[in-house]
Amino acid sequence: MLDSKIVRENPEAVAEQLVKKKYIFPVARFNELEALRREAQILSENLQNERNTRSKQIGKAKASGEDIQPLLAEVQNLGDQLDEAKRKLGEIAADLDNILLGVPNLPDASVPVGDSEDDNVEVRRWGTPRELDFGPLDHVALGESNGGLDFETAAKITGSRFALMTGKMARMHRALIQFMLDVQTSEHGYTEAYVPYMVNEDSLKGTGQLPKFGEDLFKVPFGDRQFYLIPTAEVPVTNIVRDEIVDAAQLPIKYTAHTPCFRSEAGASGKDTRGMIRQHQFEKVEMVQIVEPSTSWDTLEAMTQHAEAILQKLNLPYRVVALCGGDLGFGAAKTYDLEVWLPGQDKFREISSVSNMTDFQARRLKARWRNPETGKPELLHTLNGSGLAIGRTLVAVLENYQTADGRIIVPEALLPYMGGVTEL
RNA sequence: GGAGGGGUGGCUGAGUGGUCGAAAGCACCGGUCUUGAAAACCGACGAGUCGCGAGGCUCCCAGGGUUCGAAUCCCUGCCCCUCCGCCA
Repeated sequence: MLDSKIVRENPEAVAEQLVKKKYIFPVARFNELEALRREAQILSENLQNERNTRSKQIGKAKASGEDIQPLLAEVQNLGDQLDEAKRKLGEIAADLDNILLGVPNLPDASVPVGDSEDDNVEVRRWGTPRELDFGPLDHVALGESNGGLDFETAAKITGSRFALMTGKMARMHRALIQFMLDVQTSEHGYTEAYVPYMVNEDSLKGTGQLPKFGEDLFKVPFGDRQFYLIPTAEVPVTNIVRDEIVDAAQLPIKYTAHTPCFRSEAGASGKDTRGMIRQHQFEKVEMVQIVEPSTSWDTLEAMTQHAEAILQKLNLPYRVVALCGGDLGFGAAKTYDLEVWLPGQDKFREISSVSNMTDFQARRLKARWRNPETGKPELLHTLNGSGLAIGRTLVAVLENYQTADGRIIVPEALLPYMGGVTEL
């Protein structure tokens, strides 16, 4: 959520910045509602003030043994007037809230202009794709010939967009998780977290998935309530600081967590239907940092490098791109994507996304720190990034480490986790 | 699943339906003292929001209700604790 004060003071400027993000902010509607709100709020608060004053008078009169009947008569209609004023204000406030909850974060000035992923800007490249003197297979074909990766059986068990892994394949999948967690905790200073895989509505509102993107989530009815399967560990981990005022000495807070992620992929029918690129259920090692605002931009760069470190250790060629405004997520002020080279597809594919959400989530979460300089609670900045997506990393390993005769060589960095297995 | 007890400021913890946004303690902050620190003492000290301002409004888990007036009474929900039962 944006700062309503800033929006109120200069709605045109806000609207202009949001153009970059392909979002049309309803300035006229907002101004109109804002004027109504102001009027209704002043009326309502004046009535409340009057009620409070009168009630105190009655209290005093009663204490000194006076007759309070005349006083009671005076306040007779006040209650109804107040109810009506509050009802009106509530309606207007709800409308305003609806608008504000649906407004995306403002993009940073450094975010490239553009409509789609085609307009993203490459920042740097690392590694050189291997020269494969044979026609490289994609991971689906490799999984089939090699065994261990089976989409058909998964479809029988559940449906499309699920995967079944067995044997060495499953082991390497697990090895990737362990490897990534170890790197992030022991080399980059993150604290490992185990979190719930189902969350409540408040948590999803806090990180911005609700109210706008409910159709992307799997819902789990529970009694007369509803839980949701997490679409990313960002949700439970970032919500650790919801409604908290953290001590300056505790910052930065750095968590990494491995979780499954569940996405309905509602808007993606027909996209990436082959293989493990886009699944309803996938594993991810996530990094989350909660920082004081002045450091969040440096943190974004550092976290991007924390994700890059994984690819470098696995010796997988990749590039870093800065997302353009049109491709930027709802809550992000700026995002770097890591795209890994996939020989089987002959292109770079997204494998990690690292974002600075600035105070956008913090405002929704009421996540604050006590600034020693002011002594006041102030909003934190939140960042998150994949470090990395496991399924897609497995795909990258399969395709980059394949041999002419269809074997997969286990990357050196994974050997300690493979229990003696050196190839698939 | 059954029976009880609770949810109050950063933390602990008082609170009779009426100057209670809330005692007290701790922590934090400022000061005195000190070469410096500690201790002691003094002072300040919840959050949000509206208003140009004076100042107002809201918040004692959440949502309803009773009342002129609710932290306090009633209902519902959520969460925590204790005991019993069941259980990976």
